[in-house]
Amino acid sequence: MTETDPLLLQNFVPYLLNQAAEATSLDFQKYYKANYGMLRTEWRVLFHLGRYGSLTAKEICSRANIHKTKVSRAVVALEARRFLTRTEVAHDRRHEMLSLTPKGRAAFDDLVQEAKRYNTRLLSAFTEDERATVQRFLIRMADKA
Amino acid sequence: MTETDPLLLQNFVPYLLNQAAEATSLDFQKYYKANYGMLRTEWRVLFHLGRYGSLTAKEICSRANIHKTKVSRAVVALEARRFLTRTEVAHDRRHEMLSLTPKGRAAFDDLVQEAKRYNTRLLSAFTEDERATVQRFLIRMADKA
DNA sequence: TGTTGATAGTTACAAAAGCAACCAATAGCC
DNA sequence: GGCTATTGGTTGCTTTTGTAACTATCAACA
Repeated sequence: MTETDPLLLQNFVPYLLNQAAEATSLDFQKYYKANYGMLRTEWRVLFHLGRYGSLTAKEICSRANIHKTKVSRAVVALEARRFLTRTEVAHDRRHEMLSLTPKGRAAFDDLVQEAKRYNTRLLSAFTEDERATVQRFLIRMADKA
Repeated sequence: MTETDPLLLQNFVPYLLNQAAEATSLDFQKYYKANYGMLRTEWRVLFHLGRYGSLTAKEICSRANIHKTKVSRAVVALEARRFLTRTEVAHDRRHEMLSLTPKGRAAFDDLVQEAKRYNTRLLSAFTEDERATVQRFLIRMADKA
């Protein structure tokens, strides 16, 4: 991945990232779409609640880097299908605590298992060192592009 | 990036790829959007024509992994703004050869310069070895997720 | 030829994302 | 207290994407 001419798509980082992201996301999406009828944002919201406990919508926004309208709609959808519940916060009625229902928890547990399997498969051809390099790279790209 | 529990988002490849792809794409998009009013698909189509010469829409689809409806719409938009022209192919009137106009070529040249600068910046903190690892990784993810 | 099947590309409609305006509740400050 | 600004979240509208059906052209083989 040198910077010498001419620019090939194979060397252009945003392009490579997009191709890779799209391919893997679509692949994994098949699973949660088929089994839980979830959209990508919904799976992400579910994941955050499952992994980090009860959160407000705002906290999910900042942690997951998702716009509040997308989170709002995902929450509506997840609530409608009984994956999560909202509870008002006494001292500030603008907030709502979001938490998984048992059904949501079960879905989360299952999806995490599948995610791990999938992840392992994706990484199987790389050494621990290479994985570390890749992870560092991706985190840096995401951070400040 | 080990596979041991619990699954953290920092370890989940599709998530990392998405964050990185979105951040870098949006960043670069600012440039071609501001300067040429182009959408991402339009920039990609323009790039292919600039880099590989005249192509049919079909060829762009398969090379770039973009659905034909997206390409079709991008071509309409690029043609309307005089970045490319279509010419019928004599022996098979189903095809149309797409080629850049001088204006399209100029935009391509400029965008490639910018893309190179941007790419170089993205890669600046990594050694040649690390870049090779990352590239291999991304190509594999894109290929067979 | 003529019927059937594939291929290049477009169009029409539905799903999803992006953006801005909008409520309602709270905080800060006079 | 009362005015203004801020914050959490929702709604409505526009843009973009995804999907499927459609047109037109060509190929193949009876």
